[in-house]
Amino acid sequence: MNLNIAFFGTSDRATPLLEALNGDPQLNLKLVVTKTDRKMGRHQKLKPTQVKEWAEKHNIAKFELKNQRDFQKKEKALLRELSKQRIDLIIVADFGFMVPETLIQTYKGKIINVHFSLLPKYRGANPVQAAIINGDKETGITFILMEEGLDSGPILHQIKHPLTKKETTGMLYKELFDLAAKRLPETVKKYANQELTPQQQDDSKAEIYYSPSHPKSTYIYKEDAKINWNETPQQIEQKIRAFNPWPIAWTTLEALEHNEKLEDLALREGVDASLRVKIFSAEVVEKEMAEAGSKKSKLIPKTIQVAGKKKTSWENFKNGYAKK
RNA sequence: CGCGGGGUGGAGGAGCGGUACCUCGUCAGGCUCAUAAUCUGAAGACCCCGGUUCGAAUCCGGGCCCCGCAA
Repeated sequence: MNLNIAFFGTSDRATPLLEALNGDPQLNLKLVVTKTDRKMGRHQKLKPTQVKEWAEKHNIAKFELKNQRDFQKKEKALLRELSKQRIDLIIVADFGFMVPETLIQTYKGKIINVHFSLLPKYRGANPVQAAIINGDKETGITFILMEEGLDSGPILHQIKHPLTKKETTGMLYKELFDLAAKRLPETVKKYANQELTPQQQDDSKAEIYYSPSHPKSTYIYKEDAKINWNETPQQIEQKIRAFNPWPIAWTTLEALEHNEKLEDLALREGVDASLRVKIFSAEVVEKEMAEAGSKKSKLIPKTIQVAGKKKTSWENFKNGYAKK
């Protein structure tokens, strides 16, 4: 058996998958489809995605897309390229684009989507974040066949992964990508040998986590990372982990002052209370209340960063900013 | 050259033309059965190079580094 494979992906964490595909003697990675270079970073420099860099380094043909509209426009060209390369199977992982209909239909049953949740739970673009935000005990990976609906295709293989309630999105993505890379080649080959029977998803159990700021979208937005102090310390802490490494949960200095959810803090005079503060990590602590013997949970930040300053610990931050 | 903020003792911050201050830490000593508690004392700093000035951490020019927005 010898299969020609195309990989659709944009995530910088996708290299383990590329390595796994490329390293299997029965699989020929022939084409990589990814995003065009983007203006990135502090000086708006044009930078290629890591998927593209990897493809160039390994001398594998690449096909670049600027945005969704560009994808529609180039769909025919891509179809030609796919047939020219005699692609048997397409692997899609953390792609960031909706695959156009014609392509899905043309390659029906030949597109495998690597999705980072236990489908039908958390369909959409933010499955990893959603599992952390909801404080789930486990999540995982699902290999599905792509069809028109949003992550709704039949399941080929599913792998569970326990959660420790400590992981950030960045850490969990890495773990899941590594896990996916380990299982991807054999899953692909088994499917090609018809050893796997696709199982329909139970649509009645489907869950989708929508962006609070954009209720029709499953992407994460910067606004979502603004801390809502009406939530419980646990919820806030889960979001802090979910929004790391991007966009990073944030609030303002004035929101920290005399905040019920935190230990009491008064800012020293002269500091600009409107400055933004990023909270990279925090923990929830149960505190005995003075009387009554009741307990109340408090959020204790651990690593924070005031706009324009360096990342620092909560203790150091208090030494500099709190009134004594 | 996308917009903006900043580099002050070991850490985090004030000061923004004229004796360098605060919180934490460190060291010595006191008080303690004892201490991460408390008291007294001490060491230790203005990123680099030029310029303006009687005088610069503070103003100007250049360099290196860090960060927020934006993606």
